[in-house]
Amino acid sequence: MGRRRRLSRSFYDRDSLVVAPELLNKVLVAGGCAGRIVEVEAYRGGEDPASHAYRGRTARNAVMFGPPGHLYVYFTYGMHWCANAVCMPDGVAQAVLLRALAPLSGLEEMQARRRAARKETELCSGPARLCHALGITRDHDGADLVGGADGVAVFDDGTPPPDNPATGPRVGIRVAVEEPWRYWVPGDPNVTRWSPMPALPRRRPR
DNA sequence: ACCGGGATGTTCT
DNA sequence: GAACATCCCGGTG
Repeated sequence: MGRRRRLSRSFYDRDSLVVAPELLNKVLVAGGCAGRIVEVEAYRGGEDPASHAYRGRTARNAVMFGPPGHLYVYFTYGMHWCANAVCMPDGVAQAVLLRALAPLSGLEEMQARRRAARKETELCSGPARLCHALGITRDHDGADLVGGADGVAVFDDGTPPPDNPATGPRVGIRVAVEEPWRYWVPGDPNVTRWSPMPALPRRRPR
């Protein structure tokens, strides 16, 4: 593969349905580690009932409404962080959720953070897993992926996106399940395979 | 291997 | 108070 080149601001300044498949095989760098993006999902703001931005701007989703090429990081299920690349111009809230990476470098550090992972393919196979492996937290919400000054960036290392990316429904949502806005690299062993359980009612604290 | 249930806390209704 | 763009673990086969 060639030298690593940062993606330009204009790369992100397009519809998330266009950006999502093009992010496949790009390289995410954070926390002293790097991984090749092999699974993503597009979220389309006001037109998309599954998007955090569907009901308008809040403190949590503010970064989604900002300029393209920044990282939107949110906290979910009481313990997990997930990261998105923000798309479209300032004021339009679209983003691409990063769902799985093929680990490239810093594997020892990933394993140290992800003690539960028993195989290399478990290090970054899931949106919360990859954030944990690369040390991405709320501190990275709003980080500039183009400038890279915040220690997070996406690079093109010369590997093109797949000619025929696999597509299918997005994972873990209850609305707009019919939209095939999940994209992945066919056959990659790091792509998520499980289906999450629906959220269960929480028991009363004793 | 597959499956089911529990964990955890922020956000928004 | 309900929902949540999830993951881990222990049970069973």
